[in-house]
Amino acid sequence: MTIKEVASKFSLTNDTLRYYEKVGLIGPIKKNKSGIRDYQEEDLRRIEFIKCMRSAGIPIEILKKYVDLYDLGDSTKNERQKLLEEEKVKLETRIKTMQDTLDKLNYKIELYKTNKLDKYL
Amino acid sequence: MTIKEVASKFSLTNDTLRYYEKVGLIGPIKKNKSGIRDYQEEDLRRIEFIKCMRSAGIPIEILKKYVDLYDLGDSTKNERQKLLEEEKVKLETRIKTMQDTLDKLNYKIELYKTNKLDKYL
DNA sequence: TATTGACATAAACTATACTCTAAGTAGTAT
DNA sequence: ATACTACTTAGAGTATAGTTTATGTCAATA
Repeated sequence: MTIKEVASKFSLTNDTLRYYEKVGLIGPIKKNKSGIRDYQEEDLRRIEFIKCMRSAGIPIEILKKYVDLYDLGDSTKNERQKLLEEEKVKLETRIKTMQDTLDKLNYKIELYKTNKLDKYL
Repeated sequence: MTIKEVASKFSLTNDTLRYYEKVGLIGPIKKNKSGIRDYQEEDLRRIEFIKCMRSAGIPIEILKKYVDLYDLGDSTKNERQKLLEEEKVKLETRIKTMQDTLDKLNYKIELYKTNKLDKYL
């Protein structure tokens, strides 16, 4: 699978895919004799995971740590699990924060709708 | 109220407060004869709002647009309401994305817990 | 053969949101 | 009077995550 096809499949850009490879999140991707990338099934699974995690704002640095542990093999399973559990907690916290903001936003919108605004921003 | 007190009250830094003022999100803050900032009630309300929205990731540029509209007076009420409603939708979308990621994270953690991982990242 | 288009690389650039530094002043403590 | 601390400013620097640019190669088409 070419970089273009992969980029299209995951709604990423070619640049982002090469960037992810450069920082070691994926790959190194297999290349043909002309030096053109040929993404394998395994690569696609990684990219899907990375994309999902990134879309929730999990930093590249953390994901890098995770894939590095993965590549070290079975002995790192506990450490990987711990990492995921930590990110889970952080993510829950962020979701709660955003939900609170959403609630305030809804309240404010209600005030606008009912014309009850006075001297508040 | 001094910048230090305000920063402490909202868990921001002095630098961030001055930065928000520089980009026009708040202020201009009243200053005493020595040029020291003295935050007023109205300023605090704005800062609380800004802090809340920022904590949910709403960009400064959008917030700036909102406070600018606010400062233009009542004639901008509809526009402000529309802006808030748009941000509400974006925020809901982001929360959903993050919730999906959280679900996947939980699923993955389950796999770790039950030792059912095989060749997946 | 000449050109075109997609790919490649390294490195510079951008966007967003701060954060820090340098240099200076005002008010207080010794 | 001197030192110390907290504040001030303008402007430079940092962090994160890409994105763009310059330059080059290769395969296929005109």
